Amino acid sequence: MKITEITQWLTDKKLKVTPQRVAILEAIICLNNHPTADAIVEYIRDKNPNIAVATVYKVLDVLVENGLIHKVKTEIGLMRYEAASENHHHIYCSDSDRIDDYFDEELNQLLDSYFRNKRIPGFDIENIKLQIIGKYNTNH
Amino acid sequence: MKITEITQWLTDKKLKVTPQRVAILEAIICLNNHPTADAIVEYIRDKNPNIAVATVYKVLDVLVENGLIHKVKTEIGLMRYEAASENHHHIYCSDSDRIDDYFDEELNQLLDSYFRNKRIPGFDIENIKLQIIGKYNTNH
DNA sequence: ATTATTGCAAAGACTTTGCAACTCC
DNA sequence: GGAGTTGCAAAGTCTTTGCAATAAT
Repeated sequence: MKITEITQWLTDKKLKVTPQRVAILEAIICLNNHPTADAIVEYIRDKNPNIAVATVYKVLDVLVENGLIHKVKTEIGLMRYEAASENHHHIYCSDSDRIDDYFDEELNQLLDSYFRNKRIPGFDIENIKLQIIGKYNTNH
Repeated sequence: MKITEITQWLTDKKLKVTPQRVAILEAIICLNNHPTADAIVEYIRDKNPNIAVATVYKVLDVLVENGLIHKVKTEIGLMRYEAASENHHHIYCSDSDRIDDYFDEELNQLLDSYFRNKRIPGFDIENIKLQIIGKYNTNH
C-alpha cells in the first residue's frame, strides 16, 4: 500500500495529513484483519514508538466520521476497525475471534431487490449487513 | 409474562431458580427493547433494591451460555440483551440507539436456499443475521 | 498565523474477579 | 448438606477527556 495513496484519501476528505493518521490507516490496511485499537497501537509502535493510545482512538474516530474506515461490531463489546471498501459482509467464526470479509455481489443484488419489493413500513433502509456465523471446517 | 413460565425455562435448562434470575429474565422480556445490563439493573431495583450489578452480569452470562437470551452487538461497544426467540434480524436506527426486531420468515427461507446453493468454501454456516441500518421516516 | 492534532495522565464507562455468606435442590 | 449463587468491593479492560505543547496548511 503506497503512502501517497493514503495521503490522498486524507486530503480528499480535507483532513490534515499527519504521520499518525497515515500510520493508523496503513496499519488497518496491512493488518487486514479487523484489528482492535490495541492491535493497531502494537503494529504502529514498531515505527512510531511514541504514539499515544488516546491519539489512536481520536484518529479512529475522525476516520470513522469521515467514512475512511468502519467499525465492526463484535460479540464481546470490543470495537474493531476495517478500511472502508465495497459493501461487504462478515463471517464470524463462532469458536475464535476471527472475522473475515465476505464479498458477494449476487447476494447484494438479491437483498436489494428483496427489500425494494418488501419495504419496512416507516423505515428507510440505508444499508444491510450480514453476519454469517459458523465454523471453519478445514485447517485455516 | 407469567413467572411460572420463566421458572420453567430455568428448570428446563437445569439451572437453579433464584429470584435474581427470574427478575432478570422478566426485565429483559418486559423491557423488550434490547436493554443494556444497566437498564436491567434499573428496572429490577424497584422490586429488588439490593441486587448487585455484578450479579446481573453473572446471571446474564449464564443465561447467554444456556441460550435463554442473546447478546446484541451495538456500534458503540455496549452489550445489549434480548430474550431468545425465533430467528430474527435487527433494525438499527442510524440516528439513535434504538434497535428493533425484524421477523421475516420469507427472508429467512430466501437466505437459506441461497446459501444452500452457494456454499462458502471451508465454512459451515450456523446462523445468519441481518443488520438493517437506516432511519425511521415517521414519528415513532 | 491559525487552527487542528498530538501526547500525557487522569478520569470514565462498562465488565469481571475473588471470596465469604447465603440459597436452592 | 453440598454445590451453586449472591453481594460487595476491588480490580480490570477498553475508551474518553482536558489541556499544554506541537505540527500542519
